[in-house]
Amino acid sequence: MRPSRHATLLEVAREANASKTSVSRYFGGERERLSPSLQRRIAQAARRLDYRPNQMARGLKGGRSRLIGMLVADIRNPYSVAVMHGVEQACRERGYSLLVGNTGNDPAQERTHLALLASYRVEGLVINAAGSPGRELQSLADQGLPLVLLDRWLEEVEADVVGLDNALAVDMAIDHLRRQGYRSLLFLSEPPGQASPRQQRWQRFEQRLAGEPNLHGERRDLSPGEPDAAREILQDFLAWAERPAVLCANGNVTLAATRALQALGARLGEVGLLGIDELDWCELVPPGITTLAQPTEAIGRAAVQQLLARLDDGTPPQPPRRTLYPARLNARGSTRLAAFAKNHDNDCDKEQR
Amino acid sequence: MRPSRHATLLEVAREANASKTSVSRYFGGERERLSPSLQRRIAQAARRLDYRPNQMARGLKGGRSRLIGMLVADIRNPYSVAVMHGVEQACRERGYSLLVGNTGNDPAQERTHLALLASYRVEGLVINAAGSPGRELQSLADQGLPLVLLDRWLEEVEADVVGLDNALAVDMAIDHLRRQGYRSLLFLSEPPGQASPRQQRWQRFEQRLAGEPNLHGERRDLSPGEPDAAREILQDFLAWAERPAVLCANGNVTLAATRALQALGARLGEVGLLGIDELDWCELVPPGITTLAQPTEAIGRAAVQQLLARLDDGTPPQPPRRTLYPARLNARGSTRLAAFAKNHDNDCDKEQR
DNA sequence: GCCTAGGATGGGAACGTTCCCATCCAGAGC
DNA sequence: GCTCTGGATGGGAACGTTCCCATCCTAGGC
Repeated sequence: MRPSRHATLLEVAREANASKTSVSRYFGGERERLSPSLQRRIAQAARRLDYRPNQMARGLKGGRSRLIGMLVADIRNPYSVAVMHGVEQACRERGYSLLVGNTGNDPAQERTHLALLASYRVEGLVINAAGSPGRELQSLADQGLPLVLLDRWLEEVEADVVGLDNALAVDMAIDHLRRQGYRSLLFLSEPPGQASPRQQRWQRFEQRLAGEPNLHGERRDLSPGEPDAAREILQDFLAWAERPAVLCANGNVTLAATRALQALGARLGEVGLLGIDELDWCELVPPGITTLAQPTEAIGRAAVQQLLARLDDGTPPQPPRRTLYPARLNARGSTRLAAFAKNHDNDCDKEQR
Repeated sequence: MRPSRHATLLEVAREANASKTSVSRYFGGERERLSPSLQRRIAQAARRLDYRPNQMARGLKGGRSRLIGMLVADIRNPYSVAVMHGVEQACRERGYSLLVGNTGNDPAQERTHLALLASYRVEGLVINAAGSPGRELQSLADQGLPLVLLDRWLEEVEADVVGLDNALAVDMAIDHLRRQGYRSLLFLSEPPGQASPRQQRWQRFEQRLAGEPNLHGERRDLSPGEPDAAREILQDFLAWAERPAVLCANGNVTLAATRALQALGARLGEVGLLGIDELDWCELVPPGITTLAQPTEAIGRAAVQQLLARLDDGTPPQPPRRTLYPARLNARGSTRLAAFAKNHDNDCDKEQR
């Protein structure tokens, strides 16, 4: 019996000697309108038949699918997962379920998934997009579907944005590094492409350095295809830099940079290392890697809240809002230049491995 | 205009001067049955109206929701995410979407989510459960819903299981550690509770050690509530153990153990450390942490495949199947006792095969 | 020419809900 | 006694599809 037989509203009604309207009311949250005896009969009948309301049918009639869609650029990215966790929780609390699509940073799949999510009539969409499916998004937005862009934003789409205050984060990073005594800063990033946070972080970095005469700054991109790129870049950098520190634009870069610095035998702290995005292992790699943590949970929740606010809103559509959160600095050994202050002259040789 | 206006099949039909049946055929994959001119008219009309078929309505009539549900015990666990990635991919390839529920290891939420997923008439369920919602699951299974249990299995539920070959994994771990010269083994685990893999791993450990007279073995549990537990346990262990190695039952434990060993100032390798589950940072913490990696991607895909196989199957229900994958050993510095050989000059070479 | 086969097309009844409107009834107000 | 009010209940029309059956038409066989 493959076609899983489910009891229907009507069957429950018959079993309970009631009308389908009453049963519908019972399960639709209007229980109190029913007399106690009717309620009891329905409850019993429903239990006997193991009845569960069919959300598909509900969604069809009422137009409320109770579904929130989420598009994730890379589901294996801890940042995305952390935010997703917040989104999922917020959804559940509000009685929504989460339909996720992972796009693997592929614009084509982004489009496919978008269409798919739309076809389930999700009531709102949380988007962490890689490419720029701007046309598709705008079309959805025009149809009245609330959208929230996570982290990355697209100029051409009118939608709310929730994410990190990137300018502030970069400020915090630079201030911290300067205060610790570093003077040459390497901003290491993945190619900015369309991703607005990368651009913003880099822009702010450039801007800030222009105003800091006693700081040296440079930026280099890490192409995903070349595993050795990081090592070469860092080797170059360390060759000329004085009191050098590396600022990693995101978690992936932090990973690559850490690997590369280890391969080069550099000592963390002597070479500063500060990563944007907190990761499990950052406090594990001795002497601990300094990070700027994003409040991922809050970001996820905020996204859903934003969505539902628009959903409830009867008033004419508000202009798009940007909700930016500050990062939190986790200062660790990798930016403690002071530990190496005096013995800067001779190469210590108590190497490891 | 909050009630997002979507074009319907009927409107497209009118616009294209066709019948709804034809439009339905066009989008339902029976395009070739239509004359070229009709096809063209429908295509144009659909584009003009920006029409997208409503999956809810489809699901209602045909009974095919094209939805797969997944229950995740802890979405922040890298293992779960990795598997989920495989599941998501496989789903997409087969034209399904993924509805996820994160239960946060809470049995109550497990039940809630299960009901929720069922109410969307998912066509199959991939379950990575924390508690034992056995009754609920069996009831779903009885209704003909294909289930696949991931990793953890419940004796009382008749369902397919996909996961790691835990016995083999423990064998590999023990063999590796013995061959590297370790003699005292600490099996560090979270409390097994209902989770079958923890039980299995532990059982196999016990069983194997009974047959290895020259290996010492012990097991200790890490209660989640006590952050210092790991340090104390390891301190005790190191106090008496000779050529000690720690076998961590999962990623969480590996993290805790690594932290604790660092806090104790132990040198990895001299104290062996082998973790089940591969994590990003395992090769980063010097000198690299040896792990047994699970083929998470394959596990996820296998789960979906199993599901769909049952879905297509017209034949009478097959008995539950178990699909177990072998782990892959990533040998790294944390189990290279030889690097510290001088400390044990006289009896280090008693390696037996 | 007539009959028929079979491809293209369309009409209408589900599918399981919700929700607008009845309908029914008891008691209050006159 | 009669209307009126309002709470409890039920009937039936949607919602946007799919799918079973018609119906229409063209061309081939006789």
